[in-house]
Amino acid sequence: MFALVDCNNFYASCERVFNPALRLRPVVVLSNNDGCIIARSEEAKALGIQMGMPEFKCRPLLKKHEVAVFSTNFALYGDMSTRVMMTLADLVPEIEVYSIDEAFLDMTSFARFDLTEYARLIRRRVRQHTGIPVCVGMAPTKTLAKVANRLAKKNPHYQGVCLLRSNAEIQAALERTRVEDIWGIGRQWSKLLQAKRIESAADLAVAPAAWVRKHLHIVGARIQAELNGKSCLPMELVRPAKQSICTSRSFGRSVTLQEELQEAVATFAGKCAVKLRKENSLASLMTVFIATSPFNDSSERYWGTRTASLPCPTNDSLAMLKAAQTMLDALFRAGMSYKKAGVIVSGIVPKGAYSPYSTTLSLFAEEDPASNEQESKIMQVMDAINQRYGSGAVRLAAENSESWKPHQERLSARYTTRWNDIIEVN
DNA sequence: TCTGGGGTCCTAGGACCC
DNA sequence: TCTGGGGTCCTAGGACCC
Repeated sequence: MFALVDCNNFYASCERVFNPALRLRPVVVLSNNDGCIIARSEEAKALGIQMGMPEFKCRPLLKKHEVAVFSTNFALYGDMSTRVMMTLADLVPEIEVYSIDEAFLDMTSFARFDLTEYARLIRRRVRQHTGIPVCVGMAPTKTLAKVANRLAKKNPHYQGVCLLRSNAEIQAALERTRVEDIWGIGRQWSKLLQAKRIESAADLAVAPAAWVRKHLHIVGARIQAELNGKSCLPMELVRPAKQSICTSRSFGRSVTLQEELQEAVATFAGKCAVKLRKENSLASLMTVFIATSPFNDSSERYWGTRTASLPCPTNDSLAMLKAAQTMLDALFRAGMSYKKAGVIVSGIVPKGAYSPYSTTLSLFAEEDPASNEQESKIMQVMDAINQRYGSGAVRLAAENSESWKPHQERLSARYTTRWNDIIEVN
């Protein structure tokens, strides 16, 4: 038996926890650069504000209804997420943190309890410890637990907890779920299914298995099996190491100068290096991309990307920055108005697995592997200082965000991670 | 004028190995 | 005249997730 705990309107709820006056107002949270709506309170949804809508397009509506609008405050949401997950882990030891606002719990060993009662306790406890409202869906497979959670969210009479156990309960739930609302069925597959008159989850459950396997591949076949109560997706208690790490941003204004782009790309490479070190991993490949606005006329559009292998697997900021600069030089085209850039690292190996003596060395690497030792110590010191005094306390000189800094005009305080932010509020 | 960021998995085809 | 079987790795493209 799986439970899926999902926070309600997570980002909007985080803003409300520290600003109780917002409980009476619709709340929305914007994407980076204050671009699109990415979270809405129930009241905001009721006003017809769509997910992913550009903010400038619904500005009149936001104003008319005095909607509270926030820039994305990832420091706050990330920390609140950790608190929610810690509370859950105290109540159910087998937990898979699935996303920033969701976790699967293995309820198998709770079979002798009243599951619905226990789920209510989970809700109360999370609310009490963090202020975040959650819903709980429970069923014999992860996909069905997702279905159950959705029902708990949509129908107030469940009071936030929906358990699907008997065949009759499961069948009724499947009939009330459209294919596009099933976990793993996106836009394209919905279209395909609807063309085949497969409209509800109940329809998909009984669709010809060979057809599903052929058109929706192994992924779709698993979804179908899960809808039929056959569990194919086990709990993943340990998060696997990341296979790729990406840092990218849209710019607050158009950037035309190569030097400004260099500062942006250096900053992203530096951030990728920090993320790699946090994972205790090394990257062997790096991709750099720069892009104009996709909304430009095609004559003014450019999407440049380049991938190169690093001289040897590394998480050293200096080495990564150097590689990124070289790639940017090859990509840069003068006369374009750039709106976005990013750095992606891949070919990731755990740090312990790599040693210059056990791995093939680059024929062309300029440095002797022994010199990496010292650089690695510099990075350790940098990370320690930034940990203690806040990220950005020390950085490489090439990292600079003055020219391209994204808009963040409605940022709330980092209530749970920065003393200074709280002092300013009071 | 203004339009997000960060991931995963699967498939198919080509190049290569013994 | 007859010309196999079993693999891996890489890439691009397409789908999906939050």
